[in-house]
Amino acid sequence: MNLYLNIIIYYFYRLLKRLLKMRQDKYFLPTLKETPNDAVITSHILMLRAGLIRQIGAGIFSWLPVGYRVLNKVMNILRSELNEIGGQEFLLPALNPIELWEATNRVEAMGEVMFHIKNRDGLVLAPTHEEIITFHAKQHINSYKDLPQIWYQIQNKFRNEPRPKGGVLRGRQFLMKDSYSLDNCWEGLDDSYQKHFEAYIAIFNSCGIKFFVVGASSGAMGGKQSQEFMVESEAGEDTCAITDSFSYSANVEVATSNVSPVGRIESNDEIELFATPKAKTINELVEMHQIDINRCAKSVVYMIDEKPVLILMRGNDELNETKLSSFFGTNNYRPATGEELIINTGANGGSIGPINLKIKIEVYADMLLNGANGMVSGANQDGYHYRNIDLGRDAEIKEFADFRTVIDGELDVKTGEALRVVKAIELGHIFKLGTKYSEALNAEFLDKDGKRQPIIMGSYGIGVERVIACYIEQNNDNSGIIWNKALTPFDIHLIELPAKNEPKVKEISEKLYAELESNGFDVLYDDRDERIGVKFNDADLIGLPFQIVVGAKNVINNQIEIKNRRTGQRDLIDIDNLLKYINENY
RNA sequence: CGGAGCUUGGCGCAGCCCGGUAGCGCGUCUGGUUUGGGACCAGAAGGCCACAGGUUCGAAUCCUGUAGCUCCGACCA
Repeated sequence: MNLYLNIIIYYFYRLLKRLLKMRQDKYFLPTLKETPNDAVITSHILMLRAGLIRQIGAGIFSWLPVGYRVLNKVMNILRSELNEIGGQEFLLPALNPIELWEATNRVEAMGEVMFHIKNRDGLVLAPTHEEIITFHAKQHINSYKDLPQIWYQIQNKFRNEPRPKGGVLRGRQFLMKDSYSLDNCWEGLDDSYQKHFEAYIAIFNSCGIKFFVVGASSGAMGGKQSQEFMVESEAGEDTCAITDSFSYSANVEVATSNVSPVGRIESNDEIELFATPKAKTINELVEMHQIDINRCAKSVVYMIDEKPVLILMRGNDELNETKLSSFFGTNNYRPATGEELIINTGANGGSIGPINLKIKIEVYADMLLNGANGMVSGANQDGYHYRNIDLGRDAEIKEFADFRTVIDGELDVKTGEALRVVKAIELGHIFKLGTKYSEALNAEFLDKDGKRQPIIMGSYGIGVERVIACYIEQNNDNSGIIWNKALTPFDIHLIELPAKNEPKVKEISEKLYAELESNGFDVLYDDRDERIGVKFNDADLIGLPFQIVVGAKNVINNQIEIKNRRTGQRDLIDIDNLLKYINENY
């Protein structure tokens, strides 16, 4: 009997303690009436104003209690979906021995991005965790029977970004959910990759974020396949080409569109030199000499691994450096300097072309120019151009490839839908790594035939803070944030209006607070001694799904008002119907 | 790393050009009046004007340097 009593007292005490906690009078929730001077983008402004975060330095943030509650919600969604695909959660150290990074050559590859510890040689702050994961795999994965594995963690990453921006969108310290798949065959990798693909879709859907997936350039990470989960936003740093139905979506780094090749014209006259003394740009050339812009080929000289290469493009097209980089398989590229132009071609910018080059440098051309004739291009002699060029006949083109950047309004190759070129925030990235790290660190297993094989790996990341920033970018109005059930820091904002002459207001508020909490709702109870304007504006700014307003006007009729933050709708209901109402409408 | 701007009580800003050791709004504290959409009255606390050096009788203000922050660009597994 005594025991039961103790248990009852214990739970009562626990509930009481909990009820004391989320009273706004003492809850640390500093809201700002004015827009902080440093914030530019909506999500950053609202996160500061609604008391989610505070900035410590460029790209360094503290998460305040309300913000941390949201962060925890996101992390729990991540955990739940990753556990669903068999993920096992780790916590790996941010402090890493540099040897591991030297083994994979990434000290150099990361360069300035990696933080180095100054007063302790040999330690760095990890910007990602492929090395550590591979280290553990090497230690303990010995047999094909140990595979597959999916290992993940949610942990702080450190990157010395040259330019942090957009608040939490690009930080120097940030939370990342990073997972890694370990497989004993390539089909296994495909499977692990697909599992992550589906988990990511489930995660972003659960969070209520509108997103799209693009194929991405695998860059210098040495992988096979890679996709990015993107959110359209003016604050984004990536540029993507998408159709409205998302039937097509790609990073402009790889995007293509339905543009007809330049093709051939009937007359096929001999190549002819002509003077163009004042035409320095394609537009001037077109204007001064009445040339069809589609018949102009512009030449761009790049130094690829310090070797000059001439790229021929349609006059009005723009070269895409990422396509260039992946075509040549190097990150070491740059436009040639003015001096290098003269040395290699014999002319200054504006008069360069594929024919009559001073030094025989390699010439590549965009696919659209394949087979074209009747073209105009620089003559590698200042102030002169050639006309009637037949690229097949007159120029030596080593290879035709896709080098151009797609333009807003062009059509999708497959569906013919119009492409929009939009800015986007990268929320997640999934990546088939292959064996780059397992080979470098000798993480091998014995296959069925007893042969040593490198583990086949994938890596998968989600920027946790970005999830919140993206959500807010998509869910706000002039008054503040609009939370959904999945991410909201509290379910209900219980607002007790000032009422000196009506003790029932306080009484009912307390009663509802206890009742809602004991029914499993997280309640933020605004028991502050503030004017209603302050309370309502703060509530809208913080943006919990429901505001329950307890005021003298209505409690005397045993009623309260409920405001739906998203729709703005207010309902007057009987106090006794509150739980029913919430359960039906939440 | 290139370009632009900023740094003055907790927050948002004025003062700087034309030197004379700081002011406004919000917030905070005390008392009072108010209370269904950021109240009002009275009083108060709080700043060596980013830092260092220089010019000057005297510097928030002029000059030089440094740092931090923001934006644009470059960069971004």
